[in-house]
Amino acid sequence: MNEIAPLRRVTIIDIAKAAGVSPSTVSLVLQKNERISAETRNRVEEAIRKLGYKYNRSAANLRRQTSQAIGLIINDICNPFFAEMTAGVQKGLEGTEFLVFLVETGDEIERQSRVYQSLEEHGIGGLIIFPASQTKPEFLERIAAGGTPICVAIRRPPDADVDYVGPDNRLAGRIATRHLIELGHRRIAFLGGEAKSPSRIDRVAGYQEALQRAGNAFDPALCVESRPTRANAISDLNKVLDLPEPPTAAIGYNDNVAIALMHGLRRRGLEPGRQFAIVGIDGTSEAELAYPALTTVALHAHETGRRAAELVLERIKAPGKTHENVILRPNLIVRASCGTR
Amino acid sequence: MNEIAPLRRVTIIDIAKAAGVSPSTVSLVLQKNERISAETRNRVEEAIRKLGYKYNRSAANLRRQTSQAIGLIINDICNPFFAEMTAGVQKGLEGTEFLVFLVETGDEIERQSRVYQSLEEHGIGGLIIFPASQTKPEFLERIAAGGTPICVAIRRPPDADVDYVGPDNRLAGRIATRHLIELGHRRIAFLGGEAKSPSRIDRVAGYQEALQRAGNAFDPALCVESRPTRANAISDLNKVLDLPEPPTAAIGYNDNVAIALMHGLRRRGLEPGRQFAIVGIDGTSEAELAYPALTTVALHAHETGRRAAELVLERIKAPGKTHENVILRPNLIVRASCGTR
DNA sequence: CCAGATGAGTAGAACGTTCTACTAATGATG
DNA sequence: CATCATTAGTAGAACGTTCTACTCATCTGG
Repeated sequence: MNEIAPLRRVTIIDIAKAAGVSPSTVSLVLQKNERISAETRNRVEEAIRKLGYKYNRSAANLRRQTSQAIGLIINDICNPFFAEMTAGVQKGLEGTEFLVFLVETGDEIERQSRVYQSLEEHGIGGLIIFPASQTKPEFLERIAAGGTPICVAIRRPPDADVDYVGPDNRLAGRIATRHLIELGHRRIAFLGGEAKSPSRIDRVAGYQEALQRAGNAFDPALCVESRPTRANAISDLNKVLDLPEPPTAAIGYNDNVAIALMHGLRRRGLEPGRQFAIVGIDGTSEAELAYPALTTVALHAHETGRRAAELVLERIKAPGKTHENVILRPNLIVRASCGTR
Repeated sequence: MNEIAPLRRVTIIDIAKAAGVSPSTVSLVLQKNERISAETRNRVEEAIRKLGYKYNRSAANLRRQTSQAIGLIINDICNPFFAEMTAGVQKGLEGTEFLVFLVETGDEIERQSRVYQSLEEHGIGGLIIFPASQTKPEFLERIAAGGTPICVAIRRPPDADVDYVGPDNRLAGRIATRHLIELGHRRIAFLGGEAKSPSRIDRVAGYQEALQRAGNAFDPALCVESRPTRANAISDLNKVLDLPEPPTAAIGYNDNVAIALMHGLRRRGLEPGRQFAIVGIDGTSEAELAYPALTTVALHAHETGRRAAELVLERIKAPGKTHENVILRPNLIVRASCGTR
């Protein structure tokens, strides 16, 4: 109640004095070392409570040459996929003493090195990174070589030897396509995403694969690339709808694109889910709010974050262990955007 | 290229040796102190580059009794409003050496004290907090009294004397209501949000105010409260639609509720934007993706974060300055959910 | 009764900075 | 030429922990 704010921070030494022991003993108590008798432990804990002691983790970190902070580098927190992944990271860290330093790159590589530098200065015990677009594998490997436990997420560096967790994009493409084929569609477009983006390459590969398996020819005219913005999605859609033989269904590169496609359809007087089928890829909760509710392939953003956190934690414990490669299996969430049958 | 990873971290002392100066001098160079001659400065900077020195901010923080980390306590990062606010905080911190420790409370008060404790242990130079539901003003005041620069966001503590930035909820309610009145609606519902939530109280007050100014009677039956979930929104809607004299328009407590209301309308065979008008409150980007695109009152989440960061930064510089109270003026974004006229 | 093992705790040097109070050298002033 | 400023840099004690290598007791077995 009426505690007086101490002028000087209360330290382990104050506790030691109050409890009549040495600072070393207090430290051992804090670490729950069992070498200390129950009696002394109680005395120390009593003093801790009484003096309102607060553990100074940065002093400990300095001494131990570690840090109980995890750096989390992502593209953009406003993107629901990354927001969910971030929540997953927090979940994976729950119950530990780790806290996350969140930084955004805006997918700019120079900004990425700046923020990484800043993380290093602040001191991090581990790093989870969604690498910005043109990130060189060496950048990631140098971090790992420098001794920082690192886990790369979502964007697989071509062959950097680091822990990784991400989705099976090819399978995601296949699942989306197969679903549409099973619904009876023959002309299926794949819209949005940049041609050079590895995840798009994989998704498109899966799309082609599913087409092929169904004995369905791949038509390059139905596969159009663009930066995944709303406006681009709509113009991509118009492109394929103006074809002599237009598609009856489309896969959006991601949920955002897919939702924009539904808007674009309506502008052309086509009702999504009735006259045209749309499926997205991502599976963030925004897909559920769309109208019609978006059928999508879930990439498990939350789980990705959770696993990434676990991998980093494991590597902090055992820096020498062999690198893990966690590929999350996507799965289809059927809602209303391909019709209800 | 072929740098050898140093076994021991390279410190200010190594630099001092390499440059033939004292550690103090190196420190002064790092701080850009002008007492050091250009010549020595160059020698030191040369050595820094050569040895690949990395500044250890936690050692500095320990010595200086500060921290260059800002704690950011929010409810849930997956909520687009908080995601945008978080991005705003990052924006406000840009160009400084501060990094943000992001933590979520899930709106649980015990979790809030746990994470705050953890932030304290890790060491923070300032705190931005969206207080969990039942937070007592004393909790916030105690933090401020403890010397931590704090800025409260969105949820105004009844009368805690701390920096604050948040929206004018009453005005938001008034704006939404006035818009509907101007469109000719007379029976307007206010749906969702918990009765005891201060922001709902204010929004409803604004709603009543606008009604009154228009000479329009307030009908308690049209104002229904519930936890702002999708399912609740829909059942709230059904409640008012089943009234003998049903409304022709509704204000959702927030965008999420409003979007759910549109789904609910369609289940009743009513087309939002044509047979019934909906307006939301929040103005996050998800409102734009909804169909029909949601007319909403923007509460400026990004700006809130940015201003909060600025306030904290200012208070770090001048701990004694008088507390600021920044109230952001909401504004209407007209889209399609109230019809296009 | 002694050697050694075990138990409970401590001294004190780190960790990498910063910062106050110094010093030594040079320059200006009367 | 003594005195005082100014300039450019330094010594060394902090900051709050941790952890290795001790020190005493007390216990155990032969």
